[in-house]
Amino acid sequence: MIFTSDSPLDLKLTVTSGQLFHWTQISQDTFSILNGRSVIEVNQMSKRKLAVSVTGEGLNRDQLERILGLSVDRIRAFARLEKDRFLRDLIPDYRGLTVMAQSPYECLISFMASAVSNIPRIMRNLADLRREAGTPIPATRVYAFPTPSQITRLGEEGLRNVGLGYRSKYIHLTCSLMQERKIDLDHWRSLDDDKLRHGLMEFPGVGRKIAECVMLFGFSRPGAFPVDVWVRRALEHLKPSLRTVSSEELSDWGRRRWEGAAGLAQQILFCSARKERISE
DNA sequence: TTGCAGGGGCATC
DNA sequence: GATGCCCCTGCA
Repeated sequence: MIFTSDSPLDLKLTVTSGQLFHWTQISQDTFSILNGRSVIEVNQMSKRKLAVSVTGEGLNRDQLERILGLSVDRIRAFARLEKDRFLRDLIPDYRGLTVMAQSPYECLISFMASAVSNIPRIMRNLADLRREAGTPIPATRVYAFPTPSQITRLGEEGLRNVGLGYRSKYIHLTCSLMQERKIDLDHWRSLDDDKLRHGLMEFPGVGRKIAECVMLFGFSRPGAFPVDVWVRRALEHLKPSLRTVSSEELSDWGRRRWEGAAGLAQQILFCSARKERISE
């Protein structure tokens, strides 16, 4: 299936930007992305053109557009950010960035695994977790992300053996809770942002930062603004007076400033801070 | 070799 | 609201 975007799209930049953990690079311009029980192989054909094939569970065109982040008005979002004095100089390098969509549950557990870690380690831990506890997806060599009951069965010790460290307790507790109360995060899609954030933060091990990540990458809430050390550094670099502001207040600040483009702004700030390796 | 920071959250004060 | 701890890795 061929997808043509109305604005430039940089597949590699987007996939490697830290928003996704369940992927492998097949070749220079081709990535294999796990999403639920589907394995999506995406090839960048040209600046605005992607070739996509799906194995495992099938996905229709609309679903793929949503997953790949092509169904949002990126032209409008970038137009807004271009006018911002903090972001305008960064935009040219990141015009190809988009925010993809993941399963809310898988996104929640994945970002719980990311706390005080680093991307290579997170990806290794999660790949090991899938292999240890997940179900193989037929006709692929990929294991699906384990369900809450599969993780509960693996147990806290099993999670520790995967290398998840102190995060194991939280992930185990959260999965037990979801099982006990038969929680299906897909049913939370109708909640407004404040109720959704509040609900997510009820899970043990989920604070503001992870809740905002799940809102942005799992629930496609464009106004979510996760603040981690990199985003903080980027913001402090742009506006030194923000140095004394707490991370939660920065999250509110980003949302107020960029509204429906806050999530995209966060991705741009995150990527630029990491690229420049801003250290303080 | 050691020290430290890496996409946090929580209990305790 | 500040501080220490949680657990493990990669890197200087």
